[in-house]
Amino acid sequence: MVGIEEVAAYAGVSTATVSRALNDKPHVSKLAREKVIKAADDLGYVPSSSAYTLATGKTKNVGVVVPFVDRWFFSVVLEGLSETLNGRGLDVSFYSMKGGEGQRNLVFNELLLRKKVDGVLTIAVKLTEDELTNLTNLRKPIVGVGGPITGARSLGIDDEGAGRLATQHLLSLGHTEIGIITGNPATELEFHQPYLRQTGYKEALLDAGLDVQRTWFAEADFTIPGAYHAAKQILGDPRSAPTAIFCASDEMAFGAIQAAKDLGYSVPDDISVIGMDNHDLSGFYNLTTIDQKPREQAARAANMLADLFDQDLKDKKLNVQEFHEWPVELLIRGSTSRRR
Amino acid sequence: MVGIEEVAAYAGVSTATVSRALNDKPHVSKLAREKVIKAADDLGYVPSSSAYTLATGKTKNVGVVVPFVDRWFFSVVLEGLSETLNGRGLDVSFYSMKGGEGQRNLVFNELLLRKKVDGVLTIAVKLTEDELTNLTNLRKPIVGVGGPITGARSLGIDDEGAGRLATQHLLSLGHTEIGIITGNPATELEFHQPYLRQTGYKEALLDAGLDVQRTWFAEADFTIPGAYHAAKQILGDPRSAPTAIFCASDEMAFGAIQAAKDLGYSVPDDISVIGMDNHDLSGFYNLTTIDQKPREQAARAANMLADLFDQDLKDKKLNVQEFHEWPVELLIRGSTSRRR
DNA sequence: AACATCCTTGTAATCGTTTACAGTTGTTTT
DNA sequence: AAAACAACTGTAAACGATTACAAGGATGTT
Repeated sequence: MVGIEEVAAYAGVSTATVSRALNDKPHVSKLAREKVIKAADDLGYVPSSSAYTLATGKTKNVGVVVPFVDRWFFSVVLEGLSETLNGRGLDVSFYSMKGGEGQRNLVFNELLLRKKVDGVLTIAVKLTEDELTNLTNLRKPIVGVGGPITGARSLGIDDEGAGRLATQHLLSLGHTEIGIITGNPATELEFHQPYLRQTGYKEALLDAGLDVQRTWFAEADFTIPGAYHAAKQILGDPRSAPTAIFCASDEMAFGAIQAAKDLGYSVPDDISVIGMDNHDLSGFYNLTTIDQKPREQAARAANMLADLFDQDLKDKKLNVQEFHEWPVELLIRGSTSRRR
Repeated sequence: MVGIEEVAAYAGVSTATVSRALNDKPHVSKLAREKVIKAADDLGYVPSSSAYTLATGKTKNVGVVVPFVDRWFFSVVLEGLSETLNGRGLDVSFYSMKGGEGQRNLVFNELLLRKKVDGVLTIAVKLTEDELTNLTNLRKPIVGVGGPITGARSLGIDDEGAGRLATQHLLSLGHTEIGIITGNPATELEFHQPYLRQTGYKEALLDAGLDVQRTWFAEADFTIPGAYHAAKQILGDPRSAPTAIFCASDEMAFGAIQAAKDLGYSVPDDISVIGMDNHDLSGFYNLTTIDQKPREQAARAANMLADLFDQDLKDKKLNVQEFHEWPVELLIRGSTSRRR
């Protein structure tokens, strides 16, 4: 296996010059630089990243932590992070916590601490205090996407505001009996999205002088089937069925639309449905929704973290709490209409 | 930052003993081992993986290459790989080729060659000859999931057989006019699944003495909307509509079912639909399908690769072509029934 | 021509582990 | 009691880069 010594010998210079030439450092003559590049090329030299890391302390790796990846939002964000990071010369170490508490401990208390990453990006994960201090002690910057993180930089939308906006859209169409299908705050992720979106919904109703009815509440698990059953429950009783439903995710909205149709309702003529996410399929299903632009959020978060690497944080505090609110966009399609 | 020297000093032994004790190597007395473990614990020692890698040549990292991750099969396999690998003490470096040819080159000609991984797992990617030899020259074993790889170990189902099985199921129910919706062989992935599944379909029809009609062929892009339009095309003309459709993926089957319903057909009374994958949602949609157990495939592939690391491959050939066929299971649900 | 300055280059220490080898200690055999 | 052997332990040489420091060479100034 050819190392820096071989390149140096082949080019007729020292290893120091090789290193400088190959890393675009100054203090190398044009001639030497060319000789080195040719030598490296001829010999098919590939630097050893572990030696680089040992010498510099930088891994050029970032850990990306995901609760799971088989849901639209997460996979899109993961892809966005990966693309941006690769573009900036960084590799992605992928950690899923699908396995539950045990897996989570493994990831945070072992894998991430093994000095293999320069920093950590989390998607919709709320860090415990221990997890945060452990990483901070190792001088690893953290950036979160998908909601605020106490004690670190993060990025996300205003979930409460988004819930309010969705509800206000329905109100503006004349609906007064509005149901909501949201996640289960107890089990769902480790964030407060379900709760916050629901809070926004309630606020909008109260602001409009409406009473919040218990029967129009349903908790699902952010899946199509979950929302399908929840929607049937809400819409099934003709005496109390609302005329509009706000679903805390597009996938749940798909389930709700299906349920409405199966009950003989027409969407949007009888029932208006608004979702949240702008899922790849929501155009196809003609779903009114709120776009939170996960690809852009991911790019921004990745760049934020990469920028931290470039800065000199020697004396500054490493992980400061700092939430960057991402603007959302209401996307009116055909699943909502004026109340008949 | 505390290193092995500090631990050695604290425990009153040499660094060699610390290393041996912490890595469960023999030739360490019980007493010494205990002292070292306590010292490491007291000091919060975390070994430097780059130093480990430099000394041993092992990274304990595997690169996982995916064409994209926002499709069910890929995300499930990724999760399965990650879980198994983490369980065996290996980290996952994630590389997506979503960005197209440029990104692919970046991944295969730069990122993967940087000596950051001990081996590579690919999901439904067909390697070029160059990509394979480059990796083999660096002594990186490769295992592929989702179809055969020329020149390396791989794992997957018999796509042709699966296509035949699906079609035979429809034939056995008395259907003789059977359509197919498959991927576009030219653009779709870099595998032959669409082509192979279609071949199996044709064989089954010919074996049954039936003629293959051009009108019952449609190519979609493995998405719900794509299959929806394709199915409308096939089913739209009442003079020539088939009574059953085989879709090369469950997601396409969902689209086809939707199209059938929108055209006023009932599934399965008027039209039988069979898919392929056993998608998380196919139970909900009551879809007859073929399960290829991606989680299990992933676990097997990950273990195959990890086993290679444990073996001594010094003189043996590193990447040998070796396809492990994974059995499929026909899952009869409610979307297929006897021809009326 | 002597000197200062700047640019280029090389030498060698450094990063933090693993492990070959040699040395020490203690136990068993003769 | 000496010899042979086993089990443990330590010393120091890798691994392959980066980079502080020293040194050399070319150029310009006086």
